[in-house]
Amino acid sequence: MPTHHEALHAASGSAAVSAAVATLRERGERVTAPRRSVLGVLAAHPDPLSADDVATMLAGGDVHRATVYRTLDLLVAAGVVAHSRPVGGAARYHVTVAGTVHEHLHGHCRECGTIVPLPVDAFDATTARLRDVTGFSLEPGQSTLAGICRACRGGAAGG
Amino acid sequence: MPTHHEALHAASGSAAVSAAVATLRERGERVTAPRRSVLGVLAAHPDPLSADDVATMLAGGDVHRATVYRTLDLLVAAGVVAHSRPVGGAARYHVTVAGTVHEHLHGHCRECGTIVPLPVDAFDATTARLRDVTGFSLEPGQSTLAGICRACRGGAAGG
DNA sequence: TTATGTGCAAACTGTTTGCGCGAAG
DNA sequence: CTTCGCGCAAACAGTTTGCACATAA
Repeated sequence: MPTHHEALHAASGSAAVSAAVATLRERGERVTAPRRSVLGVLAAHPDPLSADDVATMLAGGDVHRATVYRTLDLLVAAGVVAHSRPVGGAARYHVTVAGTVHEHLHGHCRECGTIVPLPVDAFDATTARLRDVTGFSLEPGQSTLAGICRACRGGAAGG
Repeated sequence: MPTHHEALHAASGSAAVSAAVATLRERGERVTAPRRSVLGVLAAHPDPLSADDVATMLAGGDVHRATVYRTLDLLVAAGVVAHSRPVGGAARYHVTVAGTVHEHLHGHCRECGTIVPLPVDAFDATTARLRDVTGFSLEPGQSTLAGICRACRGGAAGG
């Protein structure tokens, strides 16, 4: 549970936040202090955070939990934030603004909960095939990719 | 919300239930009336059911909700039932016993919530590649595969 | 008989909502 | 000035848990 208030402060002016803010304005959404704060927290952390994580990091009287949820929802709708749903817990959010280098997916280990970075292009063929065969347009970035990480598979033969 | 108590009763003796029961015995788990009932309900319905759906169908004084959750958990652990987590709702369960009809995955439409049957083999290449490159063993059956169904895409070009 | 599952009700986590004030545009 | 977001607290859905009793093996 990192508490980089300083790193957060520095990141608040990051390119990712600026880009996200610009997107909000384009959509006619208001740019408020809480929204900037949430964006700042997300931009300052590489790994996906839960709404509670964000709320806790801003717990210094800054932003109320309900507002964090509302804001996160808004940011997802605006397309500047993506969310995934781990099997046993709360939804996790992370910035997805163009310009950020986060072009990877997140595999969730069913056993230890670790998040494994996955290459996006690995799903290209599958997505295309599914769309062709079933008409369903799979969005790996919006999916919860569950499985077992290398460490948890140990040396045992995986399924 | 179907209430096929009769169909359920008939399905309770299905091959899927028998196979599941056998698996439970092999694992040293007790085979109780509630477990048979839950299994029967799942076996009688092709589409994934939520724990609440199951509990409601057995609400005639049969099985308590808490027991449904515990049982569902046990069945998943035993490997005879799989579960998926729709983005905005409760977990859904369905039998996966070998011998049951052809195995398929479930695509969740982000817009209308429809569940689209997806061919399992479409993920084979992706799963193999991911395991090779990242060590992460993807389990499509345990993942929530989000996307947009054909109807919701309309005729428009998807991403 | 003995270990384990069950019903019950309440706790629990994660998330949403109605309200009135305050702030963005 | 007007519209919309915010903090607040309570509601809310889904799921889990401790206990005493019933029951499968």
